[in-house]
Amino acid sequence: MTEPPGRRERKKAATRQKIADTALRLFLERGYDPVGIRDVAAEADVAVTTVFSHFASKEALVFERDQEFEQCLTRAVTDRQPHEPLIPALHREVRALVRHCTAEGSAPVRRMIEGSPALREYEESMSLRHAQALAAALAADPRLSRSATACRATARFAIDAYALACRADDPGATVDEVFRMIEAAWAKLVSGTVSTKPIADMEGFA
Amino acid sequence: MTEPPGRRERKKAATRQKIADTALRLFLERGYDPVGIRDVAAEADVAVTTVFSHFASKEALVFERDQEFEQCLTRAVTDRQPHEPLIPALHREVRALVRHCTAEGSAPVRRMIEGSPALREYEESMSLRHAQALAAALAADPRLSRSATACRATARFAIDAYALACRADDPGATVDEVFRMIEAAWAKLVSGTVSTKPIADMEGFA
DNA sequence: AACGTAACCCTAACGGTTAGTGTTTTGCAA
DNA sequence: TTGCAAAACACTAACCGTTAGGGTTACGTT
Repeated sequence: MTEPPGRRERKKAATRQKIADTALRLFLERGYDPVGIRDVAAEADVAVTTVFSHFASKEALVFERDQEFEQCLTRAVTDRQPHEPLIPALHREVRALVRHCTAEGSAPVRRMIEGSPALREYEESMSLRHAQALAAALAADPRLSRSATACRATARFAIDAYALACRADDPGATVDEVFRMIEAAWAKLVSGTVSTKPIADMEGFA
Repeated sequence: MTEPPGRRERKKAATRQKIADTALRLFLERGYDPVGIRDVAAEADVAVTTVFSHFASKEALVFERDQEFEQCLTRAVTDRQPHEPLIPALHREVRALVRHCTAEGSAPVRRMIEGSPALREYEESMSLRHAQALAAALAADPRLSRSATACRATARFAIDAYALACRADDPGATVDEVFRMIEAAWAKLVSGTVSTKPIADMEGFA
């Protein structure tokens, strides 16, 4: 899966990584705003246009693992055990993602993000995409019979839990507390008032 | 409250309004991206720097009523009847705000927002601020005894309800459905299990 | 070996945003 | 009324992220 399929793609990946590493290093050394794209390109020894062929924007240089994050989240739903209820699986994955984000080495990066309005804004818009992807995964799961609205709301709530926990004093406790709320919200709609599909529901029969 | 307190402030407000009106008109006529700040300034007969002295960014020209929105939200919490429960009051206000946003004349504006990534991103970052203001209002209410985490989560959930409903096919039904979930989530924590700080300590939330 | 193309480079520009500086208008008091 | 400080505004020039245009190199394939 992560094997070298060819020199060209390996070189491309190497260039991308070099740019990302260089950018993060410069950002942490001198701050996000003071470092320009032209600085990053020069230090990584590539052209400015090359930077933008690998990353959609300056902010994207900081959130390099964006897609990975989204995949973790959706896979936690689609790849869970056949009869495992949704919320605990989601809870576990979000807890893991929060731990990863609040780990030892991540502190300076978080501080940098919180210190830059542009980065905070970008992170918010990423959250929206993640919530949409998660909502799609929920809506596509045949084991769940909730309305599209319930899926979208739950997806957003889960992302909220992640965002709140990343900034909280006690990330672990925050995730747990918010997911207790999400559990209640999700359970609320289990037996009716769903004006659409009346299909069976495996929830709680694990 | 909205009376003329002086000529200077009236003129300033007039300039601001003229800029906002001109901008919105041009955006709707020719589209958001094709119209530049220099176009807006020229058409409103002011200097570019004047535009930016009234509005923090090009996107802010579209969301002129930002602060009003936030005040409506927080006031729905702080100014509700002495013994009225929180969630119904919040529910009612969000429903009203959604109606306002999905009203007849607002359709072209919404279409414009959805059509521009920059505007969507900006709207998301506004949501973050609104959620923080609402969370602060919840945490400051002596009638509620929930943890800071519960307040922050509930605030985000309410904003989620608004955002989802604005884009939904049936805005009214969406608000009601999501608030049924929020009610359950809020009730869940009513009688204890608050392992951390009781009420105070909202530092860092302007 | 030869070809198509992906990755890369360079230059120049566009558009949002800001700094610096100067001018007019307004509110307030002497 | 007059004088003055501050606010509001104007103008120029620039900064910086981002993209278009047009070329060059190096890889994969045949």
